[in-house]
Amino acid sequence: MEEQKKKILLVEDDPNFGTVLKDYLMMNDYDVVHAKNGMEGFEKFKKGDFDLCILDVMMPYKDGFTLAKEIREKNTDIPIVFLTAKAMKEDVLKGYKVGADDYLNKPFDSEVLLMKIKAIIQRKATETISDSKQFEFKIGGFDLNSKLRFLRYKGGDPIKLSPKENELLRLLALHENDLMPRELALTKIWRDDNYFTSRSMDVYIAKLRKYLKLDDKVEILNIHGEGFRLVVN
Amino acid sequence: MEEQKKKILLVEDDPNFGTVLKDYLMMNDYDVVHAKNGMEGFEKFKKGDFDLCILDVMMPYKDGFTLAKEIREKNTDIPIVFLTAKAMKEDVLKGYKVGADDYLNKPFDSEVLLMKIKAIIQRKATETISDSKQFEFKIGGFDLNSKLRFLRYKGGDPIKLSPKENELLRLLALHENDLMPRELALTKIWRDDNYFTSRSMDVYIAKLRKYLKLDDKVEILNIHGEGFRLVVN
DNA sequence: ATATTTGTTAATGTAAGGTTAAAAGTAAGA
DNA sequence: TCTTACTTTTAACCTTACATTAACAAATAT
Repeated sequence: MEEQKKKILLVEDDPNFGTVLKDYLMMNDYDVVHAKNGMEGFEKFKKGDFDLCILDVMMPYKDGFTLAKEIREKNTDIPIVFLTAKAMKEDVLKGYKVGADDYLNKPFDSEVLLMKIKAIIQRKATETISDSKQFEFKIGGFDLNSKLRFLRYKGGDPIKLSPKENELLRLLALHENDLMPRELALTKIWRDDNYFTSRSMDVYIAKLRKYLKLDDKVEILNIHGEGFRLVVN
Repeated sequence: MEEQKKKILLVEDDPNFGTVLKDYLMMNDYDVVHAKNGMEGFEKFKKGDFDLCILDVMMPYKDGFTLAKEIREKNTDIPIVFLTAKAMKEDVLKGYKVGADDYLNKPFDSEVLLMKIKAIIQRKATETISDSKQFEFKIGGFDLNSKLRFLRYKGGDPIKLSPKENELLRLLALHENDLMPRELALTKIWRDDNYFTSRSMDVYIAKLRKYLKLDDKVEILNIHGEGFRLVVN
């Protein structure tokens, strides 16, 4: 399974410093989106699904604190780190008041920043484990537990599913009896829609069909050119 | 309902500074225990049930880092803040490696310290509700006492567990029959998620499996790419 | 009919996990 | 201080799991 890079939103108006910092973070295996001001920062924040925000305090139009407040309204949990040139006590206090997780005075050491980022993201990672998406499905005589990745027929021995099998069956189950568009699975699971990923998906459909043979009331139908349909009679 | 004061362990060898800081914190509604050196700090830590530790780095006999490591062996969750006179980068990095939550260079502003304490304790308050106080488990025919670090099968001779064995088994037990994500163990126990810590974890899984062989109803299953599952049949 | 899409099986390459042993690091006793 | 016992990390090697690609057959659309 592919390692998922952590996503960082960096809002910094100084183009030189911002670019350098972005490159440095990307070199260290983070996925970085760089916004040049508070306004743009908020727009990008709404679109992306970030693990951490790094905000410059002093920016034209919308300063870091204001932006932080807006971000907090949308998301109470996401860690925020402020960058600031001046080491003003009032600023530090203000930062903590809007829920900062940390604070760095420029110029700061890049290794220290890296450590802080790591510490903060790890902290959050341990909290946010039990996010309750939908993990359990009944499909005819089958039970699908997509957190533990197994499929069981009528209380028999569980069939272990590979990550792709699991995700694909889960998507089909979410659309039970309805069309599950090819494109949806490809973009959600394979993150790319091309000839090869499409062939790959067909291979997985074949595998799922083999498993589902146990119950002849359950089948995966193809809708030519559209996608697949998990039907339960 | 009566509001419970948060308990802080302050380890600081400078008697003047230590006393002033202690008084300041107590004035701000914290319950503070002041230890004058690392040794005393560890003794007091074992006795009290603290919400936060503030450790001076430079102390005679036992420095703050060593003390932090000892504290971490007893408790992986408790927040630690370091105080230091010198703003050495190496020290900061070392601090984060032993799992510091924050870092303050003397002289620091007392209001800033207060804010940080507040932020850190609040952070922990949200995560540490259910699992941190659980130290005794029944796992099939086994009893795990993870405070005393031993595992006993059907009242037989206790098997002594090393700190890592113990923490890992405890995490698995907390998630009994459910997924215990690799990432969780690595970040909580090893404080880093990389190739080597991951391999190290596998070694410990092997050790635990050897212990658990005594009861063939208990086993640790792998979920490829996700983590492990302690199952009791 | 013939191009396109889908079905299925097999082959291949890579990543993850299992196991054991050696090396390195620590703690405590002699 | 040296020794010994013990914990943890690093390394090596092996096995298993998975995803992709290829190849070819079958179905479907134009």
